Amino acid sequence: MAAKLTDRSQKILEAIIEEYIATAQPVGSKALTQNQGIKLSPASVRNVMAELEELGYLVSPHTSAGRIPTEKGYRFYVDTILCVSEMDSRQKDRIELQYRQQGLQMTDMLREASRTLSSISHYTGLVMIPRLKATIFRHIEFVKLSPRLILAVFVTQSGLVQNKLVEVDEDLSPRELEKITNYLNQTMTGLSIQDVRTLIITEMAQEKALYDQLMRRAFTLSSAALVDESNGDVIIEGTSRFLEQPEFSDLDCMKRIVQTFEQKSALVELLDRGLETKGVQVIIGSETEHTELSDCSLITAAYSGKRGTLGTLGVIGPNRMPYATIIPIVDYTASLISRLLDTDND
Amino acid sequence: MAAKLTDRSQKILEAIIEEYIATAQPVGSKALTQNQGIKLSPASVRNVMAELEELGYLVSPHTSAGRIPTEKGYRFYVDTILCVSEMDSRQKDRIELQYRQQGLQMTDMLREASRTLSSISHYTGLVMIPRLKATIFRHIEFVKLSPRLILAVFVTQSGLVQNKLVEVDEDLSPRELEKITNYLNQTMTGLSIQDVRTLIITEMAQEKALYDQLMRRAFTLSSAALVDESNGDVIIEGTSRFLEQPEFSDLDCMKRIVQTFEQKSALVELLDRGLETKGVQVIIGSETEHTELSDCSLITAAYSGKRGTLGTLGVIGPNRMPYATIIPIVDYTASLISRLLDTDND
DNA sequence: CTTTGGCACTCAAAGAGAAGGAGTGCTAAG
DNA sequence: CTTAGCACTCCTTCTCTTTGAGTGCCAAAG
Repeated sequence: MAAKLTDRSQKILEAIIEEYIATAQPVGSKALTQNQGIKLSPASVRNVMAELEELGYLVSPHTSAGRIPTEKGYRFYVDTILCVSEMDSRQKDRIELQYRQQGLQMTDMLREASRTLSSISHYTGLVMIPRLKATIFRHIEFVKLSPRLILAVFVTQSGLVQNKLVEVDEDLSPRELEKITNYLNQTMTGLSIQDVRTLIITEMAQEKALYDQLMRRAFTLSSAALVDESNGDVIIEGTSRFLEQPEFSDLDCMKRIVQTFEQKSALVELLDRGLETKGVQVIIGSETEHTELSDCSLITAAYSGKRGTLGTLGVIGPNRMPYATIIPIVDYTASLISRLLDTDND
Repeated sequence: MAAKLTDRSQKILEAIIEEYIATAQPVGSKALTQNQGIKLSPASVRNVMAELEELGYLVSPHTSAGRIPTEKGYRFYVDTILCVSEMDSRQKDRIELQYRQQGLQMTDMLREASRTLSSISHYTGLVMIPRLKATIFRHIEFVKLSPRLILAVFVTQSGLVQNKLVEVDEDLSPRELEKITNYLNQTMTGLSIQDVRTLIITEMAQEKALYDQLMRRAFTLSSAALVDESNGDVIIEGTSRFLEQPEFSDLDCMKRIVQTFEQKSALVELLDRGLETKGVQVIIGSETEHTELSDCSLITAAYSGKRGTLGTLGVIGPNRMPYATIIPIVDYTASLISRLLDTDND
């Protein structure tokens, strides 16, 4: 799979892919020599194209059509040909402007991010809500709603607020609740939820917990409050953008994609992949490993809060996407969100 | 606009509409005499059909096609012909089952309702989140996140939890915050948010408030916490159902509809209409007063909590919808949700 | 050895009839 | 009032042809 393409072959491959991205039409040898800066005759170009097809970077839908890129073609283009330009500052400002008027609630900001990604890229925007366990504990509060029902409100360092109703067996007095609250906040502030969970388990196992009723209750309550039910949620904005793409004019194929979006699980999985990676990640076609999404590509990047990665965001569209313009958009949005999550809520 | 149709005309109109709902094909005179229980010759049926077309209940796409119902036809069908059957208890059980395993969080329940509406009706489910001002105050709690930043957590009688970050000018001590919390909870529990708002305004105007600093702070905080930003939110599930409908096979028309869904504002407005009405409401085609939705119909019903109407839910689909089966589904779901909201969270 | 013009070939897309058929309106007879 | 008969309309479907973009290959030029 080595990149043993001559300089000329790369130039031509690049030109074909960019032409195809722009027009969605198979690219012929003649069109290439006219439009792009290629100073060869159609016949020479044809030779190279035949060679590129041999190598699996191009296919032709039928003999008398031009060539279109294969997934391998896109992959090669993204990996070795494409050089991502910096975004000009006007566009940066335009993105940044979207968030200025916003309030502070994190979820609203992430929704706005998804919407902005979609409207600027003209594709569908995706933002993964942070997993609870990846976040840092900041504060917990219990509100007694009725004798047996307690509302636990839990705030993460990055400003995510999570509510959970907890049913309890025993009627806790306000005084007890307050003690529990104080105790938990002292013990846990600054730990990651992951750490908090392990802490609860180890403490509960200790003998002390058996005798100190208050402590036992505190841990029971908090462990109930910190259960992560969300299991990954994704904010999807701009599904209708898919309807604009000529490659999805087939209603059946379109329907399968929209259904996959509605279930979200596939998208969660794909966005999860970007959690470990630094920088922008591109997933092309069958690399998604979901047959319904085998004609879709994702461009994702991770965003982070005060400590470590919180989640990923990105754009999904057809394989034929203008990677050169979208990659910087996703990249910049991720860093912008990270910055905003860092400075807010101190 | 009086219903001056003969019995026979009604029967035939009914048969045509039901046939068209089932097949999505223009209905001809011959098909009618064969399939449905109509004991007339095609020629007689034709006479009646011509008459119904004259009156505006039917149109024919072209001379050699059958007839399809107009909006007026559907309206007449829904208003005077259709008699809604009770749902059989098996189907009721099936719906009810969806909610049994659920937890208590209201928003989750409403999302489940939307999903269930969609999956049972095979169209798109809509549920409007209750407007804050329509709900009853139950409890408020303030959590100090940093010197100037306070998280207000506010719970309604029906179990809706709302968080809001409030920036304050002065550093409040935990003691002060507690006092404020206690004072507000004593004063406001049981009032509607509407009432709370007027209460705040009148109290703030009184002289007493000018001197009692604590009180002034309490009202400032709570009024900031109770601002209703949501401005109506709708849970939409099953957008992909639209892609199954033959009438929306035109991609352009489809795109406009999905875009309208994404903006939500039109749907909010349509669902709002059902707030005042008792029972199931049907909005057909251009009655939506949105050109993008002029080929869509809605079936909506209001649901209520402990005191009065909270919101509406329903189903949206093409004009050609099986009203007879969907109306009971929407009706039953609304009453079920109302029941669940009544019994939960006491 | 590479590049290029020429040329025959392929094949999807678009257009033009032509045939088929479902459904209608009208008329006249039951 | 109902119904059979009939001419008429016009959409749909099919086939056939034409068109043209694009290819592959070959031989000549650089």
